[in-house]
Amino acid sequence: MTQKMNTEARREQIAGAALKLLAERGSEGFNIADLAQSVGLVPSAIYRHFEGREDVLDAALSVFRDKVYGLVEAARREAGNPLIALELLLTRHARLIESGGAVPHIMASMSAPEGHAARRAKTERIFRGYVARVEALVREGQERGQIRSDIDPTAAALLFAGMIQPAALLRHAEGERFDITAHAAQVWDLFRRAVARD
Amino acid sequence: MTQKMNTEARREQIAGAALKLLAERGSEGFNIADLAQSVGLVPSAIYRHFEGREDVLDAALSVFRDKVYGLVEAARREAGNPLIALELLLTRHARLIESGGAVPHIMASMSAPEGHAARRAKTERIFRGYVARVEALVREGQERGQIRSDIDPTAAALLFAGMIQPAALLRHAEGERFDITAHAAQVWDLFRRAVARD
DNA sequence: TTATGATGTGAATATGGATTCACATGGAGG
DNA sequence: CCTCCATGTGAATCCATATTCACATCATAA
Repeated sequence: MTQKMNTEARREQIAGAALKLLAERGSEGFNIADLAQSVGLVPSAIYRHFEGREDVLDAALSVFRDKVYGLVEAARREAGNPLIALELLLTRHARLIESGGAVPHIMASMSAPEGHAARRAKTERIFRGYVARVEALVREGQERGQIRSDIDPTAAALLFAGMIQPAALLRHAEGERFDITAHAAQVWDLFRRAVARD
Repeated sequence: MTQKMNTEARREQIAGAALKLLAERGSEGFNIADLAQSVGLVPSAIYRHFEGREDVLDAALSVFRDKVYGLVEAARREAGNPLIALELLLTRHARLIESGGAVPHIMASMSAPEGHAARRAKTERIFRGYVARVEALVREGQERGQIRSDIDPTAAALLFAGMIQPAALLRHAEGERFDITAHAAQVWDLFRRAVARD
């Protein structure tokens, strides 16, 4: 029998594994059997730790949220100023996608109008939170005079949020041939030119 | 009994209805029963015109492709120059989203790594085709001197493609409160500043 | 007008996946 | 060292959908 673990540790392990599967296959392709297998359990065992499928997805979303918000905060902390923070953030998103983290896929897949209303609502909340954080960076950039002040921070934040999304799609389609990191650098130039003061 | 139709007309009708459902609910929520109902048929009747679910989705994708490509071509045709064409295209995307056309959702939902490989491949092909068309507009803009020539057309096209996507998400989350058209105008300003020659 | 094949129907059937349940077992506290 | 409960297991069961099938009916063309 698989080693027993206390439920808290198991929950985390399972939620993490679920997020990984979600990134690989989207919510449609996500199923309990594969999830169980990926943590070395039998399907029914999942129900010792979660109410059901939706509960698992909810937990995975929480992990996702912490990861993404953490990315923003780390970028802000490590960069000397908001503009650099944004650039750093973009780079890291790119790297994440490259390594299979598939952030955009998760957002898209989970927020699609299909699933449980609660799940969708949570995804949207997460997205709004993300945008709000980027927006805060933009505002700070404006206060410091790095970013033009006639720009609507929300618009800029949404533009930023959209920068890697299509690239992730292409990356998926073209595989290794498409260099996301290089692409990120190029769109960053564009973004910078759009928002930077002079 | 529901009025009989020859299969070609029925196929088109069904494919169109399928696309609409897809836009509303994503591929996960899409099912034959609802599709049949939406065209006033009984589920089994669908199989008179399609091999099965995947075949329906494939047909819906074709409709989608024609619609989207048509949008690009119409914009190019109606606008005097490539830059205006891009602006027009953006505006129309916004309007489409506003009226429930949910382009980004369809792309995301259909291309998610979940489904049938063939379906995914087709979605990606469609996306690449779209990007290629936008890219062509960018190149033309460069030739005419409207767009800076040191810009990578692919990067610009992908940036463009990503401009409305996040907005669609927000729109979904915040409902009517979020004005996509206004947002489109603002990101357009940003995009223009990023790519336009001086 | 009628015969015929294409379309539509409702009732099975098939299938995949989630969920439940009775039972097994290991590990932490006594 | 024992006990007992949380955790793990495998075999049902349930359920939602896709799909099939035998039968009904309409459209049309000779």
